Amino acid sequence: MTTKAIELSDEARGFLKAMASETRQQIMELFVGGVELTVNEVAERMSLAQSATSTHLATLRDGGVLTSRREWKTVYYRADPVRISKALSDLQATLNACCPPPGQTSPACGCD
Amino acid sequence: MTTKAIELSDEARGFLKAMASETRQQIMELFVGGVELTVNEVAERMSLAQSATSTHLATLRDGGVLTSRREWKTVYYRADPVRISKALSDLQATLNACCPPPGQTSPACGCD
DNA sequence: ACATCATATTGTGTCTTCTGGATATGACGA
DNA sequence: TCGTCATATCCAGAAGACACAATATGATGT
Repeated sequence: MTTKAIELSDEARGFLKAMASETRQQIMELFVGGVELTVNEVAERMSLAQSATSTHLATLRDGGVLTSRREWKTVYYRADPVRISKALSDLQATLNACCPPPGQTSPACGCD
Repeated sequence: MTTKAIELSDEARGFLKAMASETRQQIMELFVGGVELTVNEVAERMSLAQSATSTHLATLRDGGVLTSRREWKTVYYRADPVRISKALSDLQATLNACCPPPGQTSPACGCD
């Protein structure tokens, strides 16, 4: 292929946008270990209103960082390892094409 | 040690914040291949005002994505592979601790 | 000292995002 | 059907980000 992965993939863009907020970064820390949490649990631990929490979780889901599972009334959110890995490797691939770390030569661009 | 790298490093945080803007993502694409660019060059190619460009480049530098080199009057910006790699691997380490991809078992958390 | 060039900073208006209160949806239990 | 529970959506106001014009800084050349 002649074209390089110069532009960020949609996954990477969504990931960056979702993770850009400090509040959402803190929210993500609650999901460490694959824990499942409900909206209300996150709201309580973050001292956030239920509406704000719901919005943030939706943003993180849209950004590919969280998945949601509905069980009767309650919705359980948890981290989405597969899509996170995808976004991260896309990011890494693009940025490596942009500026390979020293010692690593990227044939895709004329960095050297 | 029992506690893990749960919180995002400052490098990772700065990186996310800097790269969250669509405009700055596009700016980064100009630096593909390790190219050095001045503020005015970036402003011209992005059709942005000089002041806005200067601010964006400063944000990217503060976020650890760009470095600047001053030569007489002009300042040359270029990608900073070392710090980018650092931020990315921090990100990856933290998120893997949070939610290891399937097939990869993280002893640090009880995800399974 | 003065004019010039490249960049940084300041000020202002605009637009988006964040947040909480109120309301709507959807599903259960009595 | 009515009341509740959990979540989502709508609607303000407050806070922050982004853009440009104008000005400041800092170094060079005459």
